Amino acid sequence: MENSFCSEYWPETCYVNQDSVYLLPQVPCYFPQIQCSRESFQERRESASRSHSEAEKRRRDRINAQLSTLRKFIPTSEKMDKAALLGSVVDHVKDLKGKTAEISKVLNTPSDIDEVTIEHLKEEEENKGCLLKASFCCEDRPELFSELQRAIKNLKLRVMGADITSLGGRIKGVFMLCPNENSANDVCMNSLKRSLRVVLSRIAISPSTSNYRIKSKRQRFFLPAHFS
Amino acid sequence: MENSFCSEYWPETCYVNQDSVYLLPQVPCYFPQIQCSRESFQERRESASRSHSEAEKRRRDRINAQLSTLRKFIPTSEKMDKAALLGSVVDHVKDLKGKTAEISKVLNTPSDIDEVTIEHLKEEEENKGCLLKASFCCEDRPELFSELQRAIKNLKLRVMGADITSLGGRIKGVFMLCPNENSANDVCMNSLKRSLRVVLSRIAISPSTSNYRIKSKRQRFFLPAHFS
DNA sequence: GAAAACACGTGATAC
DNA sequence: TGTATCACGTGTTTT
Repeated sequence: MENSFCSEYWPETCYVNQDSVYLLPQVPCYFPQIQCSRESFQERRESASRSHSEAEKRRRDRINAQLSTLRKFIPTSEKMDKAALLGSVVDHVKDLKGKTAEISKVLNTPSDIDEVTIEHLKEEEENKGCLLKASFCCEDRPELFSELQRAIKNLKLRVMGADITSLGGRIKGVFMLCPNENSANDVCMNSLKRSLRVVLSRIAISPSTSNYRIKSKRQRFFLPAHFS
Repeated sequence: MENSFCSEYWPETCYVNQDSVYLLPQVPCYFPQIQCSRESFQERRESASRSHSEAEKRRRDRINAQLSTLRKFIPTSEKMDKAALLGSVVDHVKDLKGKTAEISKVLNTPSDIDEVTIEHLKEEEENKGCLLKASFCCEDRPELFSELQRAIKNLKLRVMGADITSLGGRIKGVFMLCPNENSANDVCMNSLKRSLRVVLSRIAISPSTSNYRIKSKRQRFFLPAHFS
C-alpha cells in the first residue's frame, strides 16, 4: 500500500505522510490505486473538496432563497423556523385551494385543460329553430373575442346568449348559437357541428402549441351581466 | 493545560491521549475547565454528540415531512429537487393568491378581519322611512343566523334585503334594515344605530375570543339568490 | 446551561 | 466522467 492513494473520490480516507500517500487500512479500495506525490494529492484533494463545498453552498442558497420568498407570503412568519414556515405554507395552500374550490362550485371557473365541446340542444326538422351549445376553455388573449366573433359569423350563426368567465389568465365560455338569417335551410347539422368544433378548436386550442399566444400577465375578469 | 478539558460543548476541539485530556493549543477556552478521566470525557462526548445528531435528524425529518406534504399539492413535482419544488410552491401560491384576489374584486368575499359597520342610508324625519345598512364580517358558525334574526327582531327592525357570502369558513353579510311595524315613531336613530352596533358586535366579534365558537371544518357557501 | 436552529463540509449516489 | 442532489454529523449561535 505504500506510495499509493485512491483517487480524489476518497479524499478523507487517505493518510498523508511525509511524501507518500497511504490508504487507511480499514478503507476498501474501489478504484485503481494511483501513485502520486503528496503535493499533487493534496492539490487535487483540496480542489475537489473546494468545488464540492462551493456547489453545496450554491444549493443551500437556492433553497434558502425560495424559503425567504415564501416567508414574504406568510404574514407573521418572521421568527418561524424552517419547518414551521413550511407548515404554514402547507396550511396557506390548503386554505387557498379550498377557497378556489368553493368558488368553482358556484362560478364555473375555467380549468387548466384546453377543451372545446359542441352540443346540439334542440333537435328540430327545420334548421332555423336548432340551438347549439358551444363551450370552450383556453388561455385568455386579447384577440380571442374578435376571432370568435368572425368564426361565428362565417358559419352563419347568431349568438343567442353567452356566459364567459376569465380567471387567472384563463377563460371559459359557453355560447348559445343558432343559424342566422343568411343560413341555408338545408344545412346538415352534423357537418355544422363538426365545422364549429374545428373552427373553435383552431381558435381556442391550437394557439397554445404555437408561439402565437401571448402570455399576458394582465388578467381580465368577465362575468355574466347578472353578476355585477 | 494538562489533565483538563473544556466540557462537552467542545467535543472535537480536545485532544485525548492515554488517560488525560488536553485542549488543543489554538482553541480558546470559554468554559471552566473540568478535570476528568479519558473514559468519562469520551463517554460524555459521545453522549452529547449522539443527542446532538439525533436532534438534528429530527429537525431534518420535520422539514422533509413538510416538503413531501407540499410535493403532494404540486402536480408533476415528483422528480423535482428541493429548490425546484419550493419554486413551484412559490408560483402556485402566487397563482392562487392572484385568483382569489381577482374573485374578491367582483364577489365581496369575507376578509380575515372581524368587523361590524352600521350606516344610515336614508335620512328622514320620520323613523319609518329610515334605512340602515348593517355590515359584518366574522367566522362562520351554525347559530349565527338565528342569533342575527333574534337581534334584528328585538330591535324592532325588518330585513329589506341581504347580501351574504360565506367563503373558507368566514362569512360576510350586508343587511338593509328599517324599523318594523312595532317600532315606536320617536326612536332616536343614533341610539338605534348604537344598539345595533353593540348587538351585532356581540354576535359577530365577541364569540371569536371566547371558547364559545366552534371551528367547523364544514364550510357553507351562501350567495345572493341571483347567483345560483 | 440545555435544547433548538442554522450553516457548513463531507460521503454517498444518480445521471 | 464530472456534476448535481441528498443525508449526515458537527461547530456555532441563540434562546
